[in-house]
Amino acid sequence: MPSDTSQKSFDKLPDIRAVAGLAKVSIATVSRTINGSSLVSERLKKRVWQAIDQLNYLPNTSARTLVSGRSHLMGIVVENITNPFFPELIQSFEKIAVAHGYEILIGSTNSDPAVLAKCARRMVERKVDGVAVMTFGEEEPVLDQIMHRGIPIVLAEFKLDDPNASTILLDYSTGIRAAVRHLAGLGHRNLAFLAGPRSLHSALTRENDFRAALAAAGLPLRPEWIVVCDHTLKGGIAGFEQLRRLESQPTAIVCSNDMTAIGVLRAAFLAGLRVPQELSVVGLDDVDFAEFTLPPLTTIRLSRVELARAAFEALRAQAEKPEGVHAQREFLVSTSLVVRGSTAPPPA
Amino acid sequence: MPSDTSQKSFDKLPDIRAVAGLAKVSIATVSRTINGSSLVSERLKKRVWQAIDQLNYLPNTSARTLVSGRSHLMGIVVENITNPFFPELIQSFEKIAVAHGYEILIGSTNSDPAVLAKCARRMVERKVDGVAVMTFGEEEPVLDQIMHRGIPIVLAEFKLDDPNASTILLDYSTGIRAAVRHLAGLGHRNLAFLAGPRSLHSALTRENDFRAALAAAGLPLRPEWIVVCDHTLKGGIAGFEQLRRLESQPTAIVCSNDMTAIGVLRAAFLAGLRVPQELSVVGLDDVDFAEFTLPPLTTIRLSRVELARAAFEALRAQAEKPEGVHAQREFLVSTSLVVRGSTAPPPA
DNA sequence: GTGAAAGCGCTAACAA
DNA sequence: TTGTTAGCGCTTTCAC
Repeated sequence: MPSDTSQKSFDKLPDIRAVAGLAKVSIATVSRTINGSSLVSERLKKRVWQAIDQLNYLPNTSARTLVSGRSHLMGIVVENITNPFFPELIQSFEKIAVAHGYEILIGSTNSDPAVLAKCARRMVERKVDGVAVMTFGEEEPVLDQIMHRGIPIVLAEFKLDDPNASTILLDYSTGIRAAVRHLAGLGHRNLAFLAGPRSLHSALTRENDFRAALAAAGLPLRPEWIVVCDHTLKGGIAGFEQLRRLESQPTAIVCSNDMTAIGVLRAAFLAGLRVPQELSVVGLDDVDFAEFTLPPLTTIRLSRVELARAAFEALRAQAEKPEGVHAQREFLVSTSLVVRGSTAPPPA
Repeated sequence: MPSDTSQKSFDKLPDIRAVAGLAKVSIATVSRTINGSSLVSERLKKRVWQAIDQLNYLPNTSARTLVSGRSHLMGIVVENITNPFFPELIQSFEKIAVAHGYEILIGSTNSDPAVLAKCARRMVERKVDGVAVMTFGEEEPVLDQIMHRGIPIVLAEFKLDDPNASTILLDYSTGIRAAVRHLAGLGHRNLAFLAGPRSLHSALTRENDFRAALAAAGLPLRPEWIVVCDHTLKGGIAGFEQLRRLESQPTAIVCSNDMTAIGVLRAAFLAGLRVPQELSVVGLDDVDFAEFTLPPLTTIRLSRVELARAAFEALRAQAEKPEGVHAQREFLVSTSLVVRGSTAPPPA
């Protein structure tokens, strides 16, 4: 028997040529078939798929990317892995990407510009079809590196004046107002706010939205009840303690994120203050384990799924748009209140 | 001015040829310089780097992969994203990979063989340099697809008889014995165990190790105190309730994983049973938020960092070993007890 | 509809 | 040490 058409040749993985040979067509036809081109007759299509199955052929992505310029890879850059919000965001992004035939490349910056630069570099080298920059206000000129190469980009809470940059706006206001209304409805009139770092754009927005919500609800604002924390558990504990040293005490605390709220839960527990009977606590994010705290955390949900979806869609719209079209867009992701067990009427 | 050597040509991204041209060397010299080959004189090296900087050149990974066969991509396949253990494992794996100049490709199977098959396919198409299969006992023949193509593979708790498959053994026993000893030292004699699904290899091992630890500590084993759950929060709640219906009650519950333990914490709270004063609870995994529960969970730590490191090292050892060397190995990842607030002496 | 052939950007074998 | 050159496996004109 001649040594050519055996389906399990041991010295080489099957390539497009092997498939073409077995199916007795040209490699162009194989390529067309794989890529769903309509200009292949049913007869040949069938032969080709048969050969592909028989040889257990898988196309080589590198070769495809090299010639087509499209990698079917989407990058996502986040900041602080310590905050569970980000892993959750990545998971969502990955799931959506895979469902659309893409893979993802992850970059974590740890707020270090040098690391961000390396991330950007890796993304460009791998020829990603788009990059979602989810660092919430720590964007750097490094991003030029990406945009100058014509790679679509999507930012959270940050507008870039570039034809292939899109933006996702986050509507914290809706959720924060709902929280304040919820608390007011419960009978609270004395609300404190544990803010995030002032350097973070999103933190500042949340704080301002809280002030506005307070005003809208006709509730008084005590300057000393706004405490700047750092979005960490420890920060929440520190913020709580700072609040406790004050003469007059709030009956409810709204936090700029869930980690802070969890810190408050912890500190209140240690201080012998019962939540929600003696103190109501509200978080923001609704990280997965917000429902696992004791009591389960009432919080303002910022859906990772929605955010990830918006980011991916923005990128895909740009990546798959015909040449020259400016698909730049703005997306809006909203927030909503999730009432659980950490809020209740204030003590009589 | 002639239109050639400007550093910002607008119609095309710089390629290796452009660099060679600017540096007045051959493309081979550029390639050698980038790849750190020692056979380039300092003089030329310098010129090349200068040109690279000037042009802002970044090598094209697809081309590199295509010709070298190495992608510098590592795959990691996990199962249930619902369990926080896995995102955490992925994070660790990613961090280690990036530190070594690799990127990662994520696959989540949701215990669906068809999805696993798709994952395997994607990994092969992208020409990953190795795959870590962290599904803990749900391995499938699909993996042959990967191994037959000569791609290194590493499994958790599962030995594969293949020259490029490595295994990571998990020593649950050490941690579980420590937990039982800890409880016994506190004065507990009546320990229950909320097991994981019997179909899961790791769950079975944990259960058996618990039985052995009990025997080693000279503690009695009541068959009805071993309750099969499913490694979820809800499962933990159900398991706790099943236990409560028994006539005689344990004073401590060891759980097959943290999610189960958190379910117990929740159920105990709702039942008005105080932890740890009236009931001690121990988890297993030490997921990140185990320290955020109230009370903070005493648990047996299975380090994601260590596991990820072992997996990555196994893969890298195989991928970078010279041709023909069998680098197949076994790694051992141990467990240890982390004492927090959910354990205390039993009620008098 | 189908096939032949020209590269995509790079590495590595071989020459010099 | 440095340069020349032949592909890596595929997509995509361009003919037929």
